[in-house]
Amino acid sequence: MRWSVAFIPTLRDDPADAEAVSHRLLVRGGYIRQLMAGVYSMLPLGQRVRAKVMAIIKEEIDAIGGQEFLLPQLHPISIWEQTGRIDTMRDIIMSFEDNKGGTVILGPTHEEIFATAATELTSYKQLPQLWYHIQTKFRDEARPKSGLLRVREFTMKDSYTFDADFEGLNRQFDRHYDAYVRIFERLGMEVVSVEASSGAMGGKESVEFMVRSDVGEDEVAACPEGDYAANLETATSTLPSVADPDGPLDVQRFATPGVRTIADLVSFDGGASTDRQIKTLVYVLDDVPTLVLLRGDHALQEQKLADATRSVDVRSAQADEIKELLGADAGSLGAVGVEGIPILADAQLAGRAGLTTGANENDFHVRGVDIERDISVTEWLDLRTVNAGEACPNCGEPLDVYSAIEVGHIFKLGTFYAEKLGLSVLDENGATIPIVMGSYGIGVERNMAASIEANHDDKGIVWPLEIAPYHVVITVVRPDDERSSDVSTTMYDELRSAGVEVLLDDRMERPGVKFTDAELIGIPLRITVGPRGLESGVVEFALRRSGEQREVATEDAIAEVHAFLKAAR
RNA sequence: CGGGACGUGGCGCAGCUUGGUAGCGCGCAUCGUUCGGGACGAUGAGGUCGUCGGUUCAAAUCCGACCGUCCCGACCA
Repeated sequence: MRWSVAFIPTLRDDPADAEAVSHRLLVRGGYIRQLMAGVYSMLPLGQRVRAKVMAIIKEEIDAIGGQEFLLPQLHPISIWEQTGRIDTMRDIIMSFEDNKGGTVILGPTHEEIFATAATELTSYKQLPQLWYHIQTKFRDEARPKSGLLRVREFTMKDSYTFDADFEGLNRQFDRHYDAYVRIFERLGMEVVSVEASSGAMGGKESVEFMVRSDVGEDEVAACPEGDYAANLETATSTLPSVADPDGPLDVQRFATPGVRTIADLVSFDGGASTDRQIKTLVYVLDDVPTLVLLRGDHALQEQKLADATRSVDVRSAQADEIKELLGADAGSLGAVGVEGIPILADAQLAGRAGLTTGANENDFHVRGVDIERDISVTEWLDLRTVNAGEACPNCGEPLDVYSAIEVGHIFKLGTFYAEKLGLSVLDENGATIPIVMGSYGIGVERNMAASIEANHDDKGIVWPLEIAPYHVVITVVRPDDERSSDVSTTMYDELRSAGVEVLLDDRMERPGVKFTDAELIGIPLRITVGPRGLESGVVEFALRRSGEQREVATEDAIAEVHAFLKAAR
């Protein structure tokens, strides 16, 4: 493409309020433009990159036996009612009424629809299957942010596997895992795979692929030795045990005027250290008020609470609800003697005694609590949030906690959809067996952005060769110089006919403008053609990633480009 | 959904407190001089100041409602 006729509107100013580097660079480089909150137009450069990302994904999924489909974006609400996910995903589902008065959903994901297609499977002989498509998804996120990293309309490659048993599922899952690792490597990213919460997917086990980044919205707890990595939503650690008891062995009620927080009680005369207190939280789980107990210095992980109780709607109780339930305000709450309300306790409290907690009367606490003797715990669960520095559950090294971008997520769904939608085949004995499903997603545009987060410098984007919108840019220093024009045009034609994706910057701009634009948009190789070099029979190669610059004899330039491309692959 | 901010040529912003001719930088067009790391000069195009309503002789400016966008939090494959 000649730059002088291409539509590549680079900008000198950052978009207002853009936090993520990838967002700034994609906008300034003329890759994308925002249309509305969380909705972006792909400009020609952006679409070239997007197409290449999709091609890589397609190659790798085809390589493990995938068959490409294209399922609709418009779904009847009835299928979503059958699986119940119209409720569990209500907040993000976009829907509208069609002209006949029916409710139509803009698909946020396609488990239901692929499962519907899979109802045509009738025999174990047709299994296993690996089906996928690359399709637009709509999710009405309450707060889109960071450019392409969190949007409301995006493209996803989602694949689905159908097997006769869990062994088959495990094989397909492992193949996807390997394919995903290859995909992210080709996109120029270092990923860690972590165990994750399956959230609203209705699955049993899932693995997320994470790229470390300050603009990521997820948090990962990872062992520096590589022995463990998990989303903070599910992460665990090994904690030293606390020696008990330290206080009185019998329950004693005592006045604590003005004490409202864990910290207040630490400094209160006759109080207790944070690890000898019970923190009592009141949550409403799908409309059921529930007490949640944690060690005083531990924080609740709400996702663990939701997962463990299979709750959809998890919220902390309002002040008036708490008062009505326990007769006291937050700060004086406790579970001693409480009956008739589910009490969920974090496992770190098991076996503890000599503890202090609220007395369910403002300005009073109780000490000497033996949790198993004095509190009717309904269920012991892992509910706490892991902190950086705690010991790796596998090797004991201190864990790192850092933020990361979720670039892929793979799920073992099991038979959830088979049961809801009637997916089954006959086995070799003629018996009806449910189909075991897996699902595997990669967000295309998010991966474009994440790749930039991992591949940029202060001048702009540094694309990996495979997804760069063009491999080479020929910068013509003086397009009005006849020899420069001849040499650059000839080189451009030869490279194009050799299949090299090349951009010819023949704009009548000053050289500095063209150099900075080439660096901003991140083309891997720039060839500078100018009168000064041509005088001595050379052009100049400038490598975007290394910054290396060298002179190449004009007649060797084509061969040198091929050598560069070969080496960079 | 709770809290906060913003909305003025293509982009980034000032003007609003104290109502009276809409301004700056970048970009854009033409001409000239320049031009191997974001040039300079001259001339010029381009804006119903988010929308609707109110107050007023007069509203970008004051008041109200609505819409939109962003930020913090909640939520979220």
